[in-house]
Amino acid sequence: MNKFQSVRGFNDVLPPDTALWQHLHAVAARTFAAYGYGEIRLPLLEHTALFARSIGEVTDIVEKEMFTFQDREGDSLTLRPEGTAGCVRAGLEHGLLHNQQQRLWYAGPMFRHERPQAGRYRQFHQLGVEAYGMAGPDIDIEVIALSARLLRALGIGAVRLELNSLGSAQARAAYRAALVAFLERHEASLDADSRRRLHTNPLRVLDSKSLQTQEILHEAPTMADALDAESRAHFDALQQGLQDLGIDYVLNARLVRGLDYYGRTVFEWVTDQLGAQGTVCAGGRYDGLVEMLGGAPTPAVGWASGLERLILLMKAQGALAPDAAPHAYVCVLGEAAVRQGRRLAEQLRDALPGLRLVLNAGGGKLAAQLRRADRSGARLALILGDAEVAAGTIQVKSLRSPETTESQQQALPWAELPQRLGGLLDA
RNA sequence: GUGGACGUAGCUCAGUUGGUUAGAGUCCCAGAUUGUGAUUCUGGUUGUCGGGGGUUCGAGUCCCCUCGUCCACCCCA
Repeated sequence: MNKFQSVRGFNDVLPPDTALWQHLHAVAARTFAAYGYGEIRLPLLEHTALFARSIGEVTDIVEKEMFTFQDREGDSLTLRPEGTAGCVRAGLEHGLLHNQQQRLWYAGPMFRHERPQAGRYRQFHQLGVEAYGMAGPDIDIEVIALSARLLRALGIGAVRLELNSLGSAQARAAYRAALVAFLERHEASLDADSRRRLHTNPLRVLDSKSLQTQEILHEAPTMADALDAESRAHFDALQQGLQDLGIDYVLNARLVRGLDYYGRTVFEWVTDQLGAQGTVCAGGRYDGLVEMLGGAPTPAVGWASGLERLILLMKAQGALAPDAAPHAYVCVLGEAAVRQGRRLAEQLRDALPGLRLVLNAGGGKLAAQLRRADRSGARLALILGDAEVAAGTIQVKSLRSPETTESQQQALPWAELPQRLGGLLDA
């Protein structure tokens, strides 16, 4: 075993998988562009107070999951546990949110000190969108439609959209009080976690997994009944819009987000193919956050998606990345062929942008080189020996089929190589 | 943070109530094949048995600690 190992929960991504990650990023960038969202790149490190203020002082993330440390000047800094806080901070800092609309997206690593599990790591990656300055339900519909299109473009199925409205801040406060009053009457029968949350984050009791607690909750006041008229209308219009677009959803009155800044619309894309970590994309409206961080009151909606979970789902559902195997593999035999092959390979790469060409290195007999060529996934082997160098030709041999014989091999003058290989690029 | 399962070759795994020098398959390398990939055959490389400590004449095997992975809780994307 290695003397050194990676930090717990911080993972490497290796070549077969990196192709899938690149595919994911490419599809996402295309999808965001299709809705006019611009990419924003944000630092990984922020002042600790930003997260404490925006996510909520008493949330689990802030209380026990952040990578927080003091820098050399004694400032308390934190590796970002999510993207929204930094996005709002940057928007305010650069005047992006000053009385205007913005459509932004970001992608990158986030950090939370949780116990690792499949689909949950200490460094994980999210991509997300944030839309600012639009108060109506049409932008909620847009970001959800965008998420639906992204999942579809990635070939991901078997996910369901769950939807809820948390209402206005006032309505939520009133509901919260009613819920606490109800739960206190049943406090003795609640599970231990729910009793603790009753006084810290009572809305989270709603999605407790304790059967007994769920039993009690049947009688509890519901958020839907507590919705204020304006939020009700907003929520109705949102549902109408989703129906117009043919986006299926299920209402989930128990859906509560773990970050304090959400209000009104909240939603999650959920799968049951990833065990306990089934949320693949989640978000909602956070109209109060910009003001809380010192800006003018600014409506905002957004969501974030966990890339590791998307990758896991894509693999589980047999999604394939575009073929990244080389088009051709150059076998070289002898000193003169090695030198000539090197020159030819560079010339071909000049002539054919997009060509994936591997040049054999480290020697080996022809049989060994052909075996490497075959394992590389290349479609053609280009064989160059002293005889070919003298004649100014190269042997072109088809790979990837055991019954191929020498008859499917031809000598080609060097000058005709670009044309021959060019045919592979189109296919 | 809590509870549980598991860590033996690059990969998948076997290894008896504790007993010689730790195995198989695969992969990789070489040869049979004079310059042509599959299959087959032959030979070869690969391990601090996750790490540390203890019990014992003797530990991959038993005990303790520790690190890691996975599952559930918790949390969340």
